[in-house]
Amino acid sequence: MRVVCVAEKNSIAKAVAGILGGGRLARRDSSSKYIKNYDFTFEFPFAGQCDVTMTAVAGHLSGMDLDASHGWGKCPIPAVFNAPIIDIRTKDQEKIAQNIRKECRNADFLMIWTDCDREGEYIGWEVVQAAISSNAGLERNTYRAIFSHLEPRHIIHAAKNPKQLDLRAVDAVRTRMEVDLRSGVAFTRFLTELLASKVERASDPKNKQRPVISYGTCQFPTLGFVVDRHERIRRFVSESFWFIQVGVANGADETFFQWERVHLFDRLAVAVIYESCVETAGSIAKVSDLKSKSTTKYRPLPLTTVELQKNCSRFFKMSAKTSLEAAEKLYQKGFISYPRTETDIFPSNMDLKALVEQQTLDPRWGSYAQTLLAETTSNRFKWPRSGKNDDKAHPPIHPIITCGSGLENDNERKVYEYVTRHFLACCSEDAKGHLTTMTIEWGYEQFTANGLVVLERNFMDIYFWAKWETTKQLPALTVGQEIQLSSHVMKDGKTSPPNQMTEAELILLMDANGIGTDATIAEHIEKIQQREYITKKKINKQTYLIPTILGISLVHGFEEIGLEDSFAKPFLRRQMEVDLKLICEGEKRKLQVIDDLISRYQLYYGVTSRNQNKLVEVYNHIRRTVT
DNA sequence: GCAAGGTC
Repeated sequence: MRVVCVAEKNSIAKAVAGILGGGRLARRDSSSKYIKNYDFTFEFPFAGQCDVTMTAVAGHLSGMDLDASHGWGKCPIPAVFNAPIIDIRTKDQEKIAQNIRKECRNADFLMIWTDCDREGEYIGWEVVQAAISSNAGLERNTYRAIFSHLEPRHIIHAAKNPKQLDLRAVDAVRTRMEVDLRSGVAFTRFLTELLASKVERASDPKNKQRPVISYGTCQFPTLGFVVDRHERIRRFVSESFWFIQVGVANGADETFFQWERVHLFDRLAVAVIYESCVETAGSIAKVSDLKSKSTTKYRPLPLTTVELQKNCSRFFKMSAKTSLEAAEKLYQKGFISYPRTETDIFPSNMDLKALVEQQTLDPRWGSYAQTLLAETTSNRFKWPRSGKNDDKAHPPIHPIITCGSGLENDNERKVYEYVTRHFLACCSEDAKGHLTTMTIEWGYEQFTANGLVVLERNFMDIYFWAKWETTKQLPALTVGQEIQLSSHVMKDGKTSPPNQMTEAELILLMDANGIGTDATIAEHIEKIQQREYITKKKINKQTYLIPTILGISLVHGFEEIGLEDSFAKPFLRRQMEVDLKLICEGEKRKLQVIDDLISRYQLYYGVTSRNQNKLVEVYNHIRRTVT
């Protein structure tokens, strides 16, 4: 019997073949340069001892488009909402499909080994379609391996206990694809026809070439976040506040105590309170409470893609796209694990100590890794904390092998260093400290001061971006003791506007609102820059994302015609995610959801086209008022 | 010339 196994990418095919083949496998080239075929033998429960070929695809095996008669300019735009849809392949995808057809021609069974997530299920279905086009019998002889990591016993168990593809997940992905395509194409054509000839290129006003003004279910909410922040800053009105601050002599120094009420926006009220304190207590206060407790600063959670992008942006000022590209290169060279993951829990049977061992020779952190393993100090190897996310496809990002000083590319070196330090920090002890809080009463008001002593730095020795430092010591006083204040004043201040949006914040917002995925968040940010909806601006070493006139106008334009919530906010995309989950759970049907969402977009299209003058007016207005 | 999602 002959079995063909297909993974989502070559690296998984190679690893799984290595495990199932027990080291005895032959490697053949395929018609695609990305894909190898691995031959070995394995005993499957459904077919006994078999000749096996393990191969892979490289992500999706096809894409979607409208049929040729509905190209740009060939049909009225609203026809896009119900035009026939065709599956298309790029040249690379065609080569990969060709390999699948060829390998499956004389196969008795097909086993799908794509990632166990929603897109993986769909890719598995695409593989089945390609396979049955050359061997129809496989339709009834297809299995699906369920696995979530590459530990050998787990993989063998998956091979011995095959299941079936989850067709509901396939339906859910098909739904997303169709809704994204129809809404994206329709509104992109509409906005481009309406505005492209009227907008001035932010980057180059002399450039008269018509830009594309695109709409996408992820692009617009992403833009919405940036514009929203910009508007909050623009509309911000500073408010004055007043507060009371008291000080106590502490050796040659003075310790200031924070008012329990922090601050109030009523000057007279603060003045009255202040005067009453002076009247009742003069400059004498009393220690009313003294609390002392051990405290911990937690080591980081296992590393996900979103966290990697956020922190590379913070620590190295690297864009999300750049850090993901560098991580991708490091992965291809075998230095780090797969870089696109949502998982922040290490599988319990992974040999993490062996990975720490790998790092003991590195001049930068080798001695730290040795200390962890030696277990002679309090900072010994400790199994990482577990987060709450598991994508069932990939483990958290971690270093695989040490790269010494062998990385010439600056970004790759930084990302490798970050991944490794983060990993070692995950396997370390939390930092330990001691926190003392002193409360003093002056008049009828309470004031507090904190004193922190960091006792053990532990993971912070390797993860030096974490800030947690010993503060000045509190004055030596006991509860009930009366003290002479060294100062008491009423002060004022002003509330300050929020900062402009950083890329790290935008990534956080997108992730929290389900806009894009670990693999695509960076692309969406990149896309709205390329469309000139936002631009990067450097202010004092920090890079901020600022919306352009066009970006602001698009958001306000849809606001003006009452469609803000559907277009520039994350709600609609999130609603679709909810519906996709319901499809996966069998609670809703694909056709019903598509119909529902497409009807809504048709409705919005009607509103938008009836109010198109308003979109233009908003653009012209904002352009006049800003420049 | 249009989307978002995989992966290289």
